[in-house]
Amino acid sequence: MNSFGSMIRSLRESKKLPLRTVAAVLDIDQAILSRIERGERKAQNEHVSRLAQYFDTPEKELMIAWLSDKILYEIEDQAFAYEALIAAEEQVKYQTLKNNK
Amino acid sequence: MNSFGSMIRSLRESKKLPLRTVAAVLDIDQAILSRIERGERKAQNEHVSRLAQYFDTPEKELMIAWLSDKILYEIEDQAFAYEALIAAEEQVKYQTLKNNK
DNA sequence: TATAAATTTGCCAAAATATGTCAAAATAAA
DNA sequence: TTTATTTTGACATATTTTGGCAAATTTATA
Repeated sequence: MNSFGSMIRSLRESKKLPLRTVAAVLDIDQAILSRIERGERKAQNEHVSRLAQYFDTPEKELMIAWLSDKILYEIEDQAFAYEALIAAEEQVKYQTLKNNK
Repeated sequence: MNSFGSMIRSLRESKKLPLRTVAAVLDIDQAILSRIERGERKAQNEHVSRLAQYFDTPEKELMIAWLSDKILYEIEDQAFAYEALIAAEEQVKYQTLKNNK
């Protein structure tokens, strides 16, 4: 249920790389990368772009997955999660409009 | 830009109550309530329902505003905030379907 | 204006989270 | 079954959150 973790895990596995190698790229312990891939830990913002670079994959996709996981983590088990998302969406839409003026 | 804070501030002001009184209801310092109303602090989950009760206003509305603020706080300044919201929305939709089976 | 009431702010302490390390256990691959 | 890889648990450390308090500021009222 965490899209970012699965994404980077399959990227890693498709290149047959051990955790150790990718963890070194991110400069973190492999134990942490293991947990990130399985959704037990959240990656840091900088990790996302570094991984996109390293795996030569569009940063936008990874970033959206990572952000979306963060959002879901905040609202999980909440009765009005969906309504809150819609409300937040409206705000962002409005903000975007305002900024482009 | 924080809907929850403005909502409870106008609820309080419409009853002409000082921070002190409402803060006592929540069992927190009035300084904290002041910051919550101005969006400098996040209220706790239990505060939302207690305020709904106290002001005799629909909990759902307050809860959505509170949750939505939380979400926006997480994704503010992010380039793909909107896309992430859409992605999260899909997840929630899917989850809801699954749970109702 | 002077006083009182209400609100905001800065600073500190405690609690809660997040983040990282290390080594052993478990699992998978050779 | 040996070796490599991954997962897990137990801790330590750093960071963030949360709240209390008192002083400063603002607002309302006599």
